[in-house]
Parts: sequence; C-alpha cells; structure tokens
Amino acid sequence: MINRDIPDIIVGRLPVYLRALRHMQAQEKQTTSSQELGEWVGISAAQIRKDLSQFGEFGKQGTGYNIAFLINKLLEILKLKQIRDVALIGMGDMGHALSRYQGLSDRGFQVTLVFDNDPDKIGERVGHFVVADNREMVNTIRAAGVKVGIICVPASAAQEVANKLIEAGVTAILNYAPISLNVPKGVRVQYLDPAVGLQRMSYYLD
Amino acid sequence: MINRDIPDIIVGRLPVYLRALRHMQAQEKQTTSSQELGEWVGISAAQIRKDLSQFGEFGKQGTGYNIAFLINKLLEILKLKQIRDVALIGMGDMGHALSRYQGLSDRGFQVTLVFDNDPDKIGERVGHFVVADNREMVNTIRAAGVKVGIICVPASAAQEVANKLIEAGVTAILNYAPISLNVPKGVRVQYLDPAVGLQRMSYYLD
DNA sequence: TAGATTGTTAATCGATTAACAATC
DNA sequence: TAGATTGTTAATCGATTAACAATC
Repeated sequence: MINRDIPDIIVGRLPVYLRALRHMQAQEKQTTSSQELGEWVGISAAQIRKDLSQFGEFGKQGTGYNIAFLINKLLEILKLKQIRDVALIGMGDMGHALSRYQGLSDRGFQVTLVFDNDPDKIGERVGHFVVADNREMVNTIRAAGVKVGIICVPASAAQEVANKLIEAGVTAILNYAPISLNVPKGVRVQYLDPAVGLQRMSYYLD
Repeated sequence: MINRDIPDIIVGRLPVYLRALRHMQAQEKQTTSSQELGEWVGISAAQIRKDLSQFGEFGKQGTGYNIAFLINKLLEILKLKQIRDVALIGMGDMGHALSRYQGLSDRGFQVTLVFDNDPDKIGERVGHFVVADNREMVNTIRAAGVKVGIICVPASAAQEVANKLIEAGVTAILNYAPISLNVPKGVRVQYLDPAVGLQRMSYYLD
C-alpha cells in the first residue's frame, strides 16, 4: 500500500514509535514485534500494525520488525534524513534552555537562528550563534530558507511573532507561548504550554 | 446534564477554552459565543457547545456565554480553584526555566519542591526553595502530600524518577524527558517532548 | 417582535479493535 | 513442521458535524 492521504493522528504517533525503537536499538535489540512495541508506548499492537501498514510492509510474519530497518523507514517517512535548521524567537529562560537542548539536534533539528527584541540580549552569544534583533527576523529567516520556528516569547507577543515567521516562509511552528495562534492553511502549529497539560490532569485529581 | 463519564479528549480541550476566555477577559469583553470562541481556538462552534453541555447549561440563547461566569465554571470543573503544589525533578536548563516560569503559578500550579542528584546543585537556592537530594524525594513528597510532578531529567533516568514519584503518591506527571513512561492505571502522564512535535510537523515539509 | 444563539438530537464521519488467513 | 506474527478486513466504537426547536 502506498501513501494516499494519511490521517494526521497516525503521523503524530510515528515519532513516538521512532523514539521507542531508538531506545530498543540502544539496548542492542535487533527485532521487535507490534506487541512488544505497543506495550512500550502504551498503544495496541493492532493499531501499530495498522499505522505502519499505511506506509508499506515493513515486518515479517513470525519474526516481527527489524529495528534498524524500521527506524530507517520512519526517518524516510518523516523526512528526517536531513538536519533541519530552526529559528528560535525569544531568549528568555525557556528559549535559552531550548537553544542548548541536545535533544533537538540529536533528532533532526538544529537551532541556527535566534532572535529577541531586548537590546540587552541582542548581540549575546548563544552556542555558536549570536542573538539577532527581532526586526531582522523576516529577512534573515527568508534568506536562510528556514521553514521551522520555535516561539518562546510571552503570550502578548506571540501572534505578532507568528505572523512574521509566516511572512518569512516558516510553515511549522512549535509554540511555547500560552495562546492559540491564528495561522493560515498550510502552516502547522504544535502547542507545548505546560499549564494546559497540568490543568488537563487536574480534572482527575481530588 | 450532569457529569457522567466525560471523554478525556473533551477534558483536554477545556484548558484551551479557559486560556482563550482569560484572554478575552483581559480585553474587557463581557460575553462571547461558541462561534467566536471557536474561531479563536480553531474548533467548531458545535463542538464547543457540545463539550460545554457535558457539564451544564452555561449559555443563554441569543446572547451566548458570560465570560467571567464561564471561566468560573471551567475552574470548578478542572478543580483549579486552588493552588496545587508541584514537585520538579531535574534542575538542568529546562528544570531551571520551568521552576521560574510565571505561567505555571499564574494558572494554578506552584513549584514548591525541587530535586536533583547532582551534588553541585543540591543545596542551591531556586526561588524561595532549595534544591534537595533525589534520595529525599519519596519521603518529602509523600509528607507534603504533593500529587503533581514534573520530570526534567534525561531519558535514561526518567522511568526511575517516575517510579519514585508514583511511590510517593504522585498521580499526575508532566514529562519533559524524551521517553514513554510506564505507569500504573490511575496515574496520568502528559508528554512535552519538543522533538516529537517537530518530527510530526516534519512529515508535511518538503 | 425579530434576530441571535443556545443545547440537543440524529446523521455522518473517522478511528480503533478483533479476528484470521497468509506466511516467515 | 509448529509456532509466531504480520497485514488486512470487517465490526465496533467513539467523536464530530449539521440541523433545528427552544428561548433569550
């Protein structure tokens, strides 16, 4: 079966499978089954087989999936066989932490441009890079062809920053600001507001 | 209609509605409609009405929802009319940033206990608190009755930390570590691995 | 009153699960 | 071969949407 139009909810599970497979690989495991992978990530075996079958036949009856092979397929599917440059806006505590976070560059994303609007921060070195002025954002990002942005500014500034990113050609935004962003079709946003996660779980507490 | 057994997917949208309503309130708006709120958060008006109707009749035909009233109802439903203490484990860059993040304490959660296993960090002051030794985690959390934990340690240590949190009575975990956690029924986990969000969006890039 | 918008029902749509023939 | 596990189909389950009477 080849790729027709894959539901986004399936696409969303692939990075989770990938993460688990890498973990198994680090433990020198060679193969796994939908059963085992499912237990690891908390998803039914049937669903994992169904999800993967959207993209091809990656397993073998009787033995399961070769881990290295499946990782490679997932990297292809998710277009992760390249490092992507990322622009990060807002060098507060969170922006700082993310720009230094090894977990991004390990997994396909490298923060190469960082911006802030605070004159005290502009010019500061971060990693190999220097904090640039927000006013240069659109031109610099467009010139660099960067398609991925991370918003770490306060809620009050987030929509305006998003608008500029989109103007600059960014089509994938990771949003740490606690606000829903209005974006045109074709632009994707992933929200990582910690308070939303906590408030959601709060419902189940006493 | 009173609360029977609400699907988690609905519970998960309530904090997003709440966040948008607060934003409207900050702009001095008095009332809103399912239509308007839906446009703001990117969800259909019908769905918002259906979601809210699970918990009561909060609107008025012809005029919509009183914002202050609806906020108050959502706070009640989500059990957010109290400040909850939170334990944070792992004082690396991310843990540091989170422990100082105003956006948590503004919205019902206060980091009051912080732990690390690095002798250089133990004893360090963070906010009004002092970084404690991981080995004290279970006893301290249990004694304080804290039910919410945030994991900011590397993937290699996260499951062990989760086990300790659960042993100490925590039932809601916000997990920044890039790994799926194995937890017993009754314990909830929200995942905030930034790479998963980016990899998911990567599928739609060239 | 006329217009607007709710809460709810029924219809639609989509996602998950169960089951099993195929086959390694 | 016998046992295990895939990929896929059909059945089930759940979530979303459309539509509208009720009513502010």
